[in-house]
Amino acid sequence: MATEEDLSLTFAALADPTRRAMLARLARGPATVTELGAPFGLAQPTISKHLKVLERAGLIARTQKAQLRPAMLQTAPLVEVSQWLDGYRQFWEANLDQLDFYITSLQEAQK
Amino acid sequence: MATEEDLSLTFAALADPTRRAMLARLARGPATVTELGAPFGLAQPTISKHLKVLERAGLIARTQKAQLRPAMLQTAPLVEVSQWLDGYRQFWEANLDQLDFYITSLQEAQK
DNA sequence: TCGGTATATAGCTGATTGGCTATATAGCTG
DNA sequence: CAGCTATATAGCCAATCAGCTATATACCGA
Repeated sequence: MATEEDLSLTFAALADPTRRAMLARLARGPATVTELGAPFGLAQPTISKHLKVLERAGLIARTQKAQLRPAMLQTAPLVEVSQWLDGYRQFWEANLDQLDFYITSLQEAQK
Repeated sequence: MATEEDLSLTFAALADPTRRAMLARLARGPATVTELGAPFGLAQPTISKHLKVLERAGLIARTQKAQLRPAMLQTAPLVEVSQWLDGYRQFWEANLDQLDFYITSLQEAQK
């Protein structure tokens, strides 16, 4: 089960577009730091910092291969997010949005 | 469709445990600022600030009823998150985790 | 062993964040 | 209208963040 702290770390890691783009890249397979950084005009230490955030959230794992330290996607935290979302899914899947409720009740009241 | 900016705002809003607890409360129905703040030992302006973050992310909508300004859950950003997650779901639903891939390939290599 | 390549760490900066107190605004209610 | 209640705004602070440059570390290959 995800602790609140886990979820906070995961959501915070996902809040940055650069990091989400990195995850998207990793969805196509493992990649090195240099490969991951290439699409962005960012300095190498900045990339390493982003990777550390992703790693701390458990969203990536790293291996060692000579001086390369490829990263690969880890889905456990995404599963936690998905499970967290499940608690709210009912609100949109049945169009039972709070706003819908509100508007409907207003319309009812007018009759 | 969710812009990157939308997703960033949403994930950032969800990264705070106080705000997630507020959403959980709102899942049970609309609530006023005072009601939302009650469970936490936080000052009232702090609660208002959290609500503003949630509102900016589109996760809540507010109405006016005398001096009360109740908030209610808005699920649109959660739907965006869910759709974003869909892009990764294949990686865990079929146990096709990158780590699984890696371990399996190591084991294969040892034979 | 030396030079090059890949990555990490240290340390700086400006912006943002989550908390606070003090104060303003707005709407009831007596 | 006076005072109470609910909420918002302003402004402060310490911590965190995303970026940078400079430098260290680690490994390979000639």
